[in-house]
Amino acid sequence: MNTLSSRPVIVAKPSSASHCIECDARHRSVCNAIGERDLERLAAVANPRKLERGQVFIEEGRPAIDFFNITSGTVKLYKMLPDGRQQITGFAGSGHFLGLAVSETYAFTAEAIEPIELCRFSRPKLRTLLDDFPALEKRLLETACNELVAAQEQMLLLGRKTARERVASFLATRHGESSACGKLSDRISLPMTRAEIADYLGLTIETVSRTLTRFKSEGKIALPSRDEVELLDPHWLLDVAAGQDSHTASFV
Amino acid sequence: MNTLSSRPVIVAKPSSASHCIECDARHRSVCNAIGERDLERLAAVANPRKLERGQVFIEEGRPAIDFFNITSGTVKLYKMLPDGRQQITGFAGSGHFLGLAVSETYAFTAEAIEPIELCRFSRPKLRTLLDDFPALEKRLLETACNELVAAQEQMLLLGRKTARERVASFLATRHGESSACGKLSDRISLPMTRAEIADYLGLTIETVSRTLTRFKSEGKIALPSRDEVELLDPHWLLDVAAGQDSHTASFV
DNA sequence: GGGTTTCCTTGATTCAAATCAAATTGTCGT
DNA sequence: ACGACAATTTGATTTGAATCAAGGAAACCC
Repeated sequence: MNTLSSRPVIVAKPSSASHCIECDARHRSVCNAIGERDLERLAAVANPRKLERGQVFIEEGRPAIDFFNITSGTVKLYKMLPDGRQQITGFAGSGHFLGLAVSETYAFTAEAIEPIELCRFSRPKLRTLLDDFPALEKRLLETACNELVAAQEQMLLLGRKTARERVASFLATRHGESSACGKLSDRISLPMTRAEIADYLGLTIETVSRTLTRFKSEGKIALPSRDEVELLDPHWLLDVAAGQDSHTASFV
Repeated sequence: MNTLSSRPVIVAKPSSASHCIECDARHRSVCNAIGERDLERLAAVANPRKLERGQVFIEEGRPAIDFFNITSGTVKLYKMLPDGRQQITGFAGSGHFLGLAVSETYAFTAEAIEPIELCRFSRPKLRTLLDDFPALEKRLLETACNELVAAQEQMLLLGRKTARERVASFLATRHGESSACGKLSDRISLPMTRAEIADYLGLTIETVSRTLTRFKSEGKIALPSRDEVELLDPHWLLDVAAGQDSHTASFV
């Protein structure tokens, strides 16, 4: 739980016009609201960095002074209760924009779950950028709406789905997202640990593990390695995720 | 579960410049982004209506063609699973803006839980309005961010809090919101049924009822009527809501 | 104003997932 | 290749909330 201040981060190559042009994340990020001609302006205020697993760059309750755009790797966003109970509210990958807050303080903590790269924007500089590129603000509103829809879906999961349905939903969503990003494979990667999956789904490590094992023994998935899952029956998984299981273990 | 089409709604007084000026909800709604001089323009595209308890005006999965602004009363927003399990993702009161969606279809259902008044905006008309009043778009982004923060808080509740903590959080939040709206009383009103509270907190009716009874027998609240709660110890309630209960029933 | 319906409360019992407790596997540094 | 540690799986037991099952209290409607 080391913050930026407690451990110096490795700063990537100094700000240059090229890093925005070459940025892997640009095509799926809000940055694509800015035309190629103006990328220099974006690059001038973007502050690229690299972080390792475990590094915290947004901390719940701290003053919200910076905004971030993940350009590679995955981070987890979470909230905690004083006794240590944790709820991961989402995972954010390449292209994701973070830190948007009306309030003066961050509402959640953000931590790298694998080595990542990100761009930092200071509040006043982003403000200027938003004023100069109204399209950027529209894109931000769009992404906020999409996140709201995802949050509602997650509330349904946390409030009303069984452990089985939660794990199926998780796999199905991961599958959907990765295939939206081009990969048409039925093999999905899980950069997060079982503990992180559990904290995301409102379950315990044991329940997540048992449920995956169960899916495997039912022949619905394969677990070739710790961080990979192969979906042997994606359609069945979608049904379970939607709460339409032909009852826990059907008698076919 | 009657939709707008299935039962005709009572249309309020015809669109006139005055209804926006006199609107109770204006000071807390996104509409306050529009100056008093331009209210006529707003009134021209706003379509006021009255709805009764139980009427659905946004339905999950249906084409997202309209936007709504609640001007009086309370609505519930929910998602459902095919077998009838329901998760209420939020309650929206006067001033709340609804229906914002990037997608072509609504992601949730909205239903009046008491007689309400609202303003309807068609998608193209709202688009024009947004283009003419950039401040409106900024306000929408702000409210979306606030809702995102609330959604994350609710995920923490649904994923990690006990029944006791959930009910305490619900009462504490209601109290906080009503006092933000002026009322400094420790008496809060609950326009929703126990079933709706349960569907909001991811619990059953029985658990909500038992928990409230328990708080009452512990001397922390009073239940003067079915839809009113008096907080006798607001500070204690906040502690329980935050997960810092001095253990379920302390031995004082 | 009496009967019906709906909502709420209370009690007994069950159950899904949590907790407690090892055993196993995988990873990393040396 | 070898320990040491961390992550995961698996098993036994407990438990908080769900479910099942009545009662009671408002609100609603002829």
